[in-house]
Amino acid sequence: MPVDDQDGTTPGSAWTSRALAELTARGYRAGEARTAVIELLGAEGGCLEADDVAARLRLQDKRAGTASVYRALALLSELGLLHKVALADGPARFELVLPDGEHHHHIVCDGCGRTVAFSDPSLERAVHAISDQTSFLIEAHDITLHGICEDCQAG
Amino acid sequence: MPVDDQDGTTPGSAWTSRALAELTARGYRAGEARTAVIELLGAEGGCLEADDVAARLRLQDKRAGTASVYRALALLSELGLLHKVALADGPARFELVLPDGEHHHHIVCDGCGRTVAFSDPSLERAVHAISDQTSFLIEAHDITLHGICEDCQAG
DNA sequence: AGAGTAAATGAGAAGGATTCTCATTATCGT
DNA sequence: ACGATAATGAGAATCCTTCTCATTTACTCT
Repeated sequence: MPVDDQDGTTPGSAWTSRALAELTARGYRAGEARTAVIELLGAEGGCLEADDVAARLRLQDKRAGTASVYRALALLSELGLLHKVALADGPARFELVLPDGEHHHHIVCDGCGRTVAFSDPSLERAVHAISDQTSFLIEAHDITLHGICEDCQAG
Repeated sequence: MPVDDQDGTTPGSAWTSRALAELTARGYRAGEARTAVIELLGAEGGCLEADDVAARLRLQDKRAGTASVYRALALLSELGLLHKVALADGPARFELVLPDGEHHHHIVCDGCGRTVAFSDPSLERAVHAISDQTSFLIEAHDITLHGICEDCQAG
């Protein structure tokens, strides 16, 4: 089991606790499907499609209807606990939103569809500078780079 | 009729000519539906959904089957004449790719769904800096900011 | 100009992802 | 424990997009 900090918890398990607490605080109930989704996401660390979530829960014999999975993901996104990432093709994926604000973006290979994450402070600074210039109240940003990965360049 | 430069053409009509020429040069035929899509996009200046394109062609009595519209849009994107923009919700939209490389990104209001365009040189610089650091051959990037527009902040 | 060939088209079916409906079940405050 | 009501899940429905395939069309070569 991966250990990432001093008290033996992973960022994911911390996220799970925080998400459950947040829902309770807001008056939502800890239903079986919703709780299962939250625990799974914390354990997996995010970057899952709705279908992945449903499939993995089925493997654990935690039946959770498709609708409930989608509902849970939508609610968590709405509350700012998840970030929905919609790439040009295929289903949306969901990333954990961590309290330290750490987040990343994606580079997608248009050849094979492989996705890798990256983060870049100067890119973040540029985005924040724009936030200050617009009349919109900017709350989030999606950045996806498209290109050809090393393997596809070779082949 | 809007006039944007010295010879009385719009960027859109220039795009139309370029697109038609490019297709011919690559051995594609100027079929009726494809040509109609290209002319419409040039006239409208982009930022259309597949369905918008189909609907507007219908208004002009230029029948073009749904499949042909999608095929035309996909081909133009593949050839680098259009840029497909997939936002988190709803259908993809298509922007003209202009030869001077000018392009913009979008801010979406999560309240009302309204979208506005912006462009920012320092953001572009940051993206290009990343391109130099990765093993991917970066060919494009999508950037979407999410926030609340002035109207929705007030209401 | 006319014929031949392969590309382009369009109607409709199919597909995939997501949302909706609504009867049933489970949660939480009292 | 009880009751109000939120959450659930099966399946239908919806939306966007792609596929299939018979027909039409555009371009090339005489």
